Amino acid sequence: MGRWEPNAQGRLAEAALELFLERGFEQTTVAEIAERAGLTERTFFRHFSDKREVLFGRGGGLSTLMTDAVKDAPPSARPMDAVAAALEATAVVFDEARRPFARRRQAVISANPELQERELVKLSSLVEDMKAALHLRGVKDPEATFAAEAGITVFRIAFDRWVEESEQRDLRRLLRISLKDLRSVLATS
Amino acid sequence: MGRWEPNAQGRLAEAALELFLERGFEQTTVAEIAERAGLTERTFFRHFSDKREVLFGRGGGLSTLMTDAVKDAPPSARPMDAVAAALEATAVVFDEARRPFARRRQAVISANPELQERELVKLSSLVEDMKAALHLRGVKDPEATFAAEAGITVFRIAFDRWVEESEQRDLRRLLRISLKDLRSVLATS
DNA sequence: CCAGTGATGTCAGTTCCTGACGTCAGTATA
DNA sequence: TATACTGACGTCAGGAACTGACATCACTGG
Repeated sequence: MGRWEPNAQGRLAEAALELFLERGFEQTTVAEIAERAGLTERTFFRHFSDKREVLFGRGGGLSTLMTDAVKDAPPSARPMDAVAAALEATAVVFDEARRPFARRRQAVISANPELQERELVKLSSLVEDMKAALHLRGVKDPEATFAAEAGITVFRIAFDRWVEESEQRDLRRLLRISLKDLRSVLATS
Repeated sequence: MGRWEPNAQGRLAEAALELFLERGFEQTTVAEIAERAGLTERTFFRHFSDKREVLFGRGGGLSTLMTDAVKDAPPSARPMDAVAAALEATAVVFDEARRPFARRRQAVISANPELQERELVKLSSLVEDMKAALHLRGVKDPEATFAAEAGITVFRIAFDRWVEESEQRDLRRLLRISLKDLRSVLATS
């Protein structure tokens, strides 16, 4: 047995989510989160750069998933095809089992503007990563920029629907529908 | 002559922009901004909800401009045509004379993640307003959502280019090019 | 002339976040 | 085995962003 209980970061994240659901984000102090996790406030800030970040720490994997899919798309694929592949790749992670957790998390975020702010930043950095992946395929700007932007827009809207829908609905399905909707709105008659 | 110097809010905004350019956003305290404007820290927070907001206070007009244009678009206009009209409407405000100010402001924002965060929020609320304006035209979701999202994406990218371009280039022109580019990326072969 | 209003000032307090430093089990190395 | 090193955590002090409560006092309407 080590000197401390294992998985400090996970305990902090779990304690935070619980408290945010119980009394709200602003009504929860970092000291309280740390206390519930059996740690101190200072240690919290060693694991998370700020109070909001405790809800977003796991977000890094999504970027890898998407950029890998872009990289692995066949050379013949046009930019938006590669982006579509990236979207499909995310659907693997967000399966039905994941939904309850996603729902709890989104409930906290939608209840607080500061957290929505941080979510926008995360999505924006997904755009940057996707753009970079497209550049590696030889796609130039502004094509890469718009393809990446369009892709993340589709992801965001499909994901929102996936989280809130009461009926069970595959994320992959929602992604395809959303991409089709976006294309349709932008189609020149 | 009034009891106080007039235009406290404007003095605070100007003092803030100056100081942010001189030493950076983080290296500037609210107390320093207030002092340069001849006021106190407490008064700063009466005019701006937080330190970042001092750079974004003037953003409200843009929303009105866009939503009015959506409202006034001919009934025959399809959703994306109404959005295009909204984009054109913004170009009136950002003329060549406005560019130096916009450039100073963007310089401060691009140098600081916290400020970029706030800018994303402002753009996101523009999306919401545009979406609402489209709903008033009878456009349903998800069409309204995607049209609004696409419109703000185009605005953001065209605006960025307008700010950074060295050559003089009309914002209206850049908006049209960007919309065309987005359409082209999303076109089904 | 006088009560009311509103923009500002003053003061005290909470919370977020940071830097400096101490502690101590586990681990590597001589 | 002795000794130094490392890494995760704790302790303490403090800066800066905000907030609530209350005071001030030129101006304004009656």
